[in-house]
Amino acid sequence: MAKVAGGFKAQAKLFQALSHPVRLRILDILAQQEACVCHLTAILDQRQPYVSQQLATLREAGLVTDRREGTLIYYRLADDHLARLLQEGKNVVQDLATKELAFPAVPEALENCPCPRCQGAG
Amino acid sequence: MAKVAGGFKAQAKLFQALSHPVRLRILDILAQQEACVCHLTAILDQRQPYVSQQLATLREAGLVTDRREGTLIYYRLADDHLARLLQEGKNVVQDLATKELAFPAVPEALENCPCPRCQGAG
DNA sequence: ACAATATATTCGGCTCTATGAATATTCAGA
DNA sequence: TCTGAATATTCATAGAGCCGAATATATTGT
Repeated sequence: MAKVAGGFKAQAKLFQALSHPVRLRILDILAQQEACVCHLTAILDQRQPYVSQQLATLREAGLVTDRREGTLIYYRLADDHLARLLQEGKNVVQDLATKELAFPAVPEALENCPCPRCQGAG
Repeated sequence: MAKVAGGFKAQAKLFQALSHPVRLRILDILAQQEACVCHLTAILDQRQPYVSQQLATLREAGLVTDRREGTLIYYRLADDHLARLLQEGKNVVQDLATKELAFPAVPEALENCPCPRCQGAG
């Protein structure tokens, strides 16, 4: 008794991986552009190991994939539906909120990020 | 340092409320039809206090609203976007899974549910 | 007022998650 | 091979969530 169908368990794990503000911010950035760890670290203004921890969680959940280029590692969303899911999440949250909520835009280039995109070496 | 915008925190709380298989099953049922606690208890084959606990979590997250009719209490989804969010969740999960996942249909009437819909008293 | 039914809440232990700190790995260049 | 830079992992602890058990509340009928 009290069995729960596999689909709901998988869905629960998905939402579990999404139930963290920093991870959501990371996915929000990746929904707009592929980004390396140093880039994410700079945008989020967090310690690098902390960002890597959150990326590991997302990777293990299958939500992001990574690609190495020299010493940099670029992350991107693993699934096309994911961006739509995140957008619907924003919609629901805005519906339920009484006041307008902030979802800051992704900055173009960052001084404190060493990747070529930010340092204009490409 | 390390500030996180309010929108992402709210979104994280939303996904947190969704990160549980039983709660997802409840919402899946409510996405198709309003249902009383006894009905949900019968479908889920769980103890009633347990179901009420999960409903309380959903209520506090603002995802469901309730309506009393005599001694029965009917629950429904609080937001229209929510059903779409759940559907996108299913899509993502199916994408990521290697095998087909099960999302059981909602039964019509239940013998072991005392509500008028199941006992045909309406 | 009492009993019965439907639903909600509280409490406690156990497990899981979050995150700071420290350390390890991988790669490029000299 | 050594060094430095970028990234990943491990560990420990505090805090949050899960859920069984017991109990409380609300409504209806007698």
